[in-house]
Amino acid sequence: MPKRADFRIYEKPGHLIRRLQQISFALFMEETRDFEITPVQYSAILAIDNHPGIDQTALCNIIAFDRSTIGDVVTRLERKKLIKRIPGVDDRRTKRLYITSAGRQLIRDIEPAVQLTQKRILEPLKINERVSFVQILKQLVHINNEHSRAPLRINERIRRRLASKRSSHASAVSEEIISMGRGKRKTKIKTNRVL
Amino acid sequence: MPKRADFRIYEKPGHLIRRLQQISFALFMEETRDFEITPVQYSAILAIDNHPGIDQTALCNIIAFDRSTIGDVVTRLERKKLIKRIPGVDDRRTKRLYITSAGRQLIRDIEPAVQLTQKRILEPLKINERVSFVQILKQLVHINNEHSRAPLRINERIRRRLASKRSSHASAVSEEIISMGRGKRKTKIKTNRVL
DNA sequence: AAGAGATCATCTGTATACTGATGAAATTCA
DNA sequence: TGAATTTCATCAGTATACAGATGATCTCTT
Repeated sequence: MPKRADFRIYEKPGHLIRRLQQISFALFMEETRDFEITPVQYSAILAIDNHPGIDQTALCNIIAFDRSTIGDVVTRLERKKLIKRIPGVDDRRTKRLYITSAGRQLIRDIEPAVQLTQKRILEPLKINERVSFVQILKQLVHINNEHSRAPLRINERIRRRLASKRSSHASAVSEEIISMGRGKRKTKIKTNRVL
Repeated sequence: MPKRADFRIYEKPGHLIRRLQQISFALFMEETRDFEITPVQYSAILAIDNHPGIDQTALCNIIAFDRSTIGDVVTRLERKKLIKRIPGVDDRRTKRLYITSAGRQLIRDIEPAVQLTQKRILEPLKINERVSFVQILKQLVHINNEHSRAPLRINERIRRRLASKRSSHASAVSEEIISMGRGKRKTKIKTNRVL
């Protein structure tokens, strides 16, 4: 059996967080098996539904993805006909993302399974523990935000060219479109270090 | 800026856990930069140090790794001369893992950085919150254990052949050697489902 | 002892991530 | 306006993960 020394690992937040992520992923995949979609793909399509015409980088900023990974993710969603990718007209570097009706259908159909997944993750806890655990998670993620390569960025820098120029997709593009830079990040990662 | 609908994602434990894992990984990599090692590699080498002569599957069971990934991990550790991999004599299917003196040195040297990493992860929390957060993590991971593909297995089934047969590495092989099957798992994953 | 079944390491294929780099295009600034 | 800088999507390389399969080997049952 494992030595007592092993238990030192079992107490480390880093190790526990890695395992919880594995469990959370497995539960999601199990509950949503019929839909053949991953947690990351699900987050992405939800955000695309909320922000029609969003570009890939802005999408990354909203759901805290890595820019060099998102390309593959949206390619898979596109292959499954859940989204469309259309080259930007006003900014020809971008690809704008739109949900399809199949995508909307999936979001509707998968909802109960997603709810159940979230419930199952927290199931071992007492009711009041569930609430405070999620609160603490939010706090940790919020304050440590800048520490990952793919921090959440909601610095609402609404694209100005949309306010002035006319987009050929204007009718389809809601006012929700956002585009945010990667922020200043002059100081690299060391920023929030206080201890 | 993100729509209100986005906040629904930001509240979901699954999403928060994924982000916390990214943050935790980034902090580890930052603090231990000089050692060129990943969290997973670190866990592995620690366990190998605690269990000289352990085989790869048993190692997976101790640190909750996936069996089809561990091969690459130990290959990397071996390439860095931190461990040795020796074909099992009593069981010729296995590869037994031993730490090297360079590996032991690394474990000693890296310790302060690892401690600091764990501290930094929890830094945003108040002292009492840190304790209860880790407690809750342990509880979640423990009870949901079977739900991931790589559950922790500490079913101490000490290899019997070691008790009877003589291993040519007997002197190097401590009594700590463990080997555990993947358990019954007749019922697949659905087991602990209660809700 | 022999056949059935289990286990070990590994493999193929897929999916996330992170590092660091690049070309094309847009923005900023002198 | 034109040059410097930034940003977008992407790429190459590396590292975890998971699903499902395989060959070699071991154990169990009879």
